[in-house]
Amino acid sequence: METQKDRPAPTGRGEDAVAHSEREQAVVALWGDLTHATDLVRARLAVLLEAGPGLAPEEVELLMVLDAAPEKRLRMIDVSASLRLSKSGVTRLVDRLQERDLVLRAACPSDRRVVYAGLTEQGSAMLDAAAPVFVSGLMEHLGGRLEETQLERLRGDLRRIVERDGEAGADP
Amino acid sequence: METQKDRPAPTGRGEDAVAHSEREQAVVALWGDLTHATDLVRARLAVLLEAGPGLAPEEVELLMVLDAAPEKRLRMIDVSASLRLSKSGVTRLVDRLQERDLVLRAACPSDRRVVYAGLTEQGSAMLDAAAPVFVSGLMEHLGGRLEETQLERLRGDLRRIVERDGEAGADP
DNA sequence: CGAGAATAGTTGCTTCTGATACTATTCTGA
DNA sequence: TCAGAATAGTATCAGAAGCAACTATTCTCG
Repeated sequence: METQKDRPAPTGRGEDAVAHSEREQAVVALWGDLTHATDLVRARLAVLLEAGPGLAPEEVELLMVLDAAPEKRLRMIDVSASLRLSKSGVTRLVDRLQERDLVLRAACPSDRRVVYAGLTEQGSAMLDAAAPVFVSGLMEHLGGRLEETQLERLRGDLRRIVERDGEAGADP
Repeated sequence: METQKDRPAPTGRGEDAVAHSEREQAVVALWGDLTHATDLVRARLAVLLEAGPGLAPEEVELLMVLDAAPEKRLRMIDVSASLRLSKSGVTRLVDRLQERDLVLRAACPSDRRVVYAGLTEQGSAMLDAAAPVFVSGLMEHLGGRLEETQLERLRGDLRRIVERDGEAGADP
């Protein structure tokens, strides 16, 4: 349980070699909390989704983005952007779900470079089973004790962090 | 450059047809923002640390927790808890840095099951070089535009998420 | 038009991770 | 005391990720 990475005990001497100003210390601590929370929630989701629908979180997220897309399908490259996964990562993620007939690949007539990843009937059914687990897992472990206002505030702060940075290619 | 007749229009991250109540939608969106922010900052840190000190973020974090520890050393199992990495993950992380003489292993006299991971001179020097990069990277990409109060609020909210969940074994 | 840049996807390769199994200690309590 | 549970660490193995290289297509503009 979080041995000590907090509080290097600022007893006068500031030669910590690591955290300098108070603000810097706070930001480092914030980073720790951010990753800790994310890791923890993701781990909880993984367990729930594995036990129930037998899917990994990213797999459910793929089904979710496809389901939300215009014609229940997205170009591979857009999946890549949505899930923030490299192009090759998407190729293999889709491979895996395609083998289970949850997702299909389809050619794009107007641009033959493009491959669509689309939701199958079974994928849709699987999503119906998985989404409640996913959502209730989030309610349980993430949204649980947060007030409505805290929640919105938190979102706002996080979006600010994201938006201040432009873009970056995961796979140039 | 627009011959768009067939541009599926990249979806940001669809959470629709899946999330039910408004609160649930908000929580799912929060999860998206949380992972997005974390992914983005981690990627930025990775680039900076790779370019400069030639270390990965977890490697710097290892050096940091060791530096902050009582005698600049920690039991492997405590490293595991601090970095939230599996036991085997820690074994190999320490292996890697030990090969570069940044970290050493030491036996514990009073409990022969225990192995300490400790900071070497070189590890300490490396940390002196890496910590500023790490910290300024965080200031730049994470703490940048956050007000002091926002920052503390954010930390509080994140800690609340973490603390409401008891324990979990990363490696049973 | 047509050469070269840009875009979309896949594949090969390397690296890192967790789960599991195994060894070696230490602790527990009948 | 001593058998069995618990704890610490490592080794092996399979899974998943990213990068770089490659193919195929489309776009740009000279």
